Amino acid sequence: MSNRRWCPTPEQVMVLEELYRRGLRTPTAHQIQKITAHLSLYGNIQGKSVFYWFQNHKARDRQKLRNKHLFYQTLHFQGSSGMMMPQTWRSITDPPQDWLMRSSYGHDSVMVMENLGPIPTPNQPLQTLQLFPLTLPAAAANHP
Amino acid sequence: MSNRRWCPTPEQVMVLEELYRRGLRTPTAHQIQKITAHLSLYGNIQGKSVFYWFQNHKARDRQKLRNKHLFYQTLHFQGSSGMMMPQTWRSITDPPQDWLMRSSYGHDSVMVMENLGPIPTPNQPLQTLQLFPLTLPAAAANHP
DNA sequence: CTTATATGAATGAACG
DNA sequence: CGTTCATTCATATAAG
Repeated sequence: MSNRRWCPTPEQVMVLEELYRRGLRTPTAHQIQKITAHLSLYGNIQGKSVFYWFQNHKARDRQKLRNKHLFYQTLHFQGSSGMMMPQTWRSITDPPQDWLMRSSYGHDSVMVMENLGPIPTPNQPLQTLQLFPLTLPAAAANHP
Repeated sequence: MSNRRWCPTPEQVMVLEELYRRGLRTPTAHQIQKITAHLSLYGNIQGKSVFYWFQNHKARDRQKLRNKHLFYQTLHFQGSSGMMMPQTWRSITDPPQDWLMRSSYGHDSVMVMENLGPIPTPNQPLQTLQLFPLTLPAAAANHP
């Protein structure tokens, strides 16, 4: 038996579904611990399996709802005269976030964006790591 | 198909992991620039992918460590019952990634202390969900 | 056995 | 930075 994947027993699934039915969606680490401990009575299980189970269950619930809404919207779209903008689109007209990044440490924040220019490089000796000797400046030595 | 998401090539992953292994955690904009330039040799990639890669890798490393600590706390906390031996934990070699999950929400904090003894019944709300009355602390009250 | 589906696992992207 | 969401990959199981 390849142990690459957790195979939940029916009892385990029933317990998890009951918890989900009662409103649990994103259990804390503590809750996951306890759930895992209990489910261990019915078979081998790891905490991460509980974590993934809730993640997946919630995500697929949402997905089902999304598809259902899309379906109704499609129906409505056929019968209406007005054009409908796809509401589920996240990116097209909406700049997601300027994924701005800062320099390595808390002080000295250099906000830059994609396709950046030269950037005068404030203080970091980053000539290392330059097209791969793959050497790091001081990160390997220590961290603040 | 949808190119909404960066699909890293094995070479790209190897390079990124090597950099991480050498201690790089939060690359500067300049470093990201150079890394991106190099990784472009192996496939399309944007700077923000490199940025996110390090963010995620670091975060999940820390999650793993945090949960490890939490696990040991729990062993001490649950004390003498001897339940839940680390069969989930074998070695640092085999498991692809030991489990990850969130740690705190609201007031159910983690309290990463070094060594705490038996803890004579703290008034934490983590007593809920304890071997199944299956009661949920506050999950039933919300509706996301 | 082959194909289709359900779902565990993983991770890129982004939020608060 | 920790957390959360969406999408994808991988595989156990069901259907044909």
